[in-house]
Amino acid sequence: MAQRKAPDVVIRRLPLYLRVLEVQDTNESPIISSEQLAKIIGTSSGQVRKDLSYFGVFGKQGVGYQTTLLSTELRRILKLNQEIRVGLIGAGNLGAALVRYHQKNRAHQPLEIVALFDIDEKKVGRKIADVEVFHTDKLANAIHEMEIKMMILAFPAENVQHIIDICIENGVKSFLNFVPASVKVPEGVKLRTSDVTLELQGLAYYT
Amino acid sequence: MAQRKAPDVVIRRLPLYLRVLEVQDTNESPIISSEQLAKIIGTSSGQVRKDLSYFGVFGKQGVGYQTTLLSTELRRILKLNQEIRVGLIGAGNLGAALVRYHQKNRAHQPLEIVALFDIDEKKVGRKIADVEVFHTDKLANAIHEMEIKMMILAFPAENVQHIIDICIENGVKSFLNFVPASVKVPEGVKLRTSDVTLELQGLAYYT
DNA sequence: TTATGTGAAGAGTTTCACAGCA
DNA sequence: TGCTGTGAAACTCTTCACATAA
Repeated sequence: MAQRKAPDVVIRRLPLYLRVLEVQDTNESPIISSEQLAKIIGTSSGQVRKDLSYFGVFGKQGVGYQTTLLSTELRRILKLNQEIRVGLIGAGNLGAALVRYHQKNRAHQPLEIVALFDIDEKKVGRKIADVEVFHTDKLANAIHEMEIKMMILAFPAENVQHIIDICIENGVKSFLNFVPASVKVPEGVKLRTSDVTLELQGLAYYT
Repeated sequence: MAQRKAPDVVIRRLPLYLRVLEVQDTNESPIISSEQLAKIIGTSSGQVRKDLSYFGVFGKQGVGYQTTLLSTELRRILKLNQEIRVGLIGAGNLGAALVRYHQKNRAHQPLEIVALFDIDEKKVGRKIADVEVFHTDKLANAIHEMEIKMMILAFPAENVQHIIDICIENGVKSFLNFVPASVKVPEGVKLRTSDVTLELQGLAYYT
């Protein structure tokens, strides 16, 4: 099945596999089986193998997967073998927490947050966790110049669609959206929304 | 199809519908059609109707849905018509940002964050956005006494499973997890994970 | 003998299209 | 006439089970 177009659900699980592999001590366990991997993340060995089969053949029958080799392959598939320049709009509570968290975490390499944006003049020019805050007016230019390909949205829910449109016009290809509003992106652009309010309300059902 | 068990994907969309309804001015648009609702959130009218049909009959044929009535029904279905007591473990950057965000947002009613927990003695006794910080040692007791049914996890990735187990033993029914680690919950308990690292890595694929 | 890779079956979800009611 | 409610069809995703290779 190698090289058929992988569905989004599969793409979402790859980082999970990657994390398991990179936490493994490669000296102690240079080889891992789909069964071991599955157990750690709480899925089935069949699913692990099926997921990987979308991208090629990485294991040895009767043996398993070489951990370092598989993690290298996963990084290549996910395009995490090259620097990806990320911007973040909204230098408030959440925005600041996200940058700090990001900078602390080695697992985020090679995703690099290169600029923050805010409409508050008082914040412009400051640095948070070594990343400079620019005025949102400069968004279009900055995206171009810094070659920002991914944008994190963490500002209050006004004007979201307009801001997103500017980003897309200037070459942003994917968004991680924390803004609680319904927004649209065209074909070829990916948007994932993480809305705490909606998640909590959904969880209430199971209370 | 009314009263058949609704799948989780459907439950997840209900808060989305609810938000649209509650943003509507009920004087200007006392009635809304599945088509209008669908357009706003970017789905199909068929899906809206199908989703609602799991829970009963709420519309009038040839007319549409009465907005106030439908939002009341959705709140009832989601159990958002009664106070739900929520705890939050981890009073760091992210935890603090989450509480502040939560308190600011009227849409969060009747979900009430009643306690924060942290292992840092220096934080214990303080208040963040009017919510007191307790020591994590007191977790079991506090859950019992305050009748906490939902827990937000926002602490560094150590001991997560152990903490979750304590919560479950004491009656917590659902978790919103921001901890980047693989964890398991038994049947009957709901866990949703929001892992920024995994989301960003997954988005890289579309860059 | 062991664990992968993968068609085929099964389960779950979305879309379709139309009967039926206001 | 207009829009809901809903079976049935279409599609997507997961599980199964086995041929195959180390």
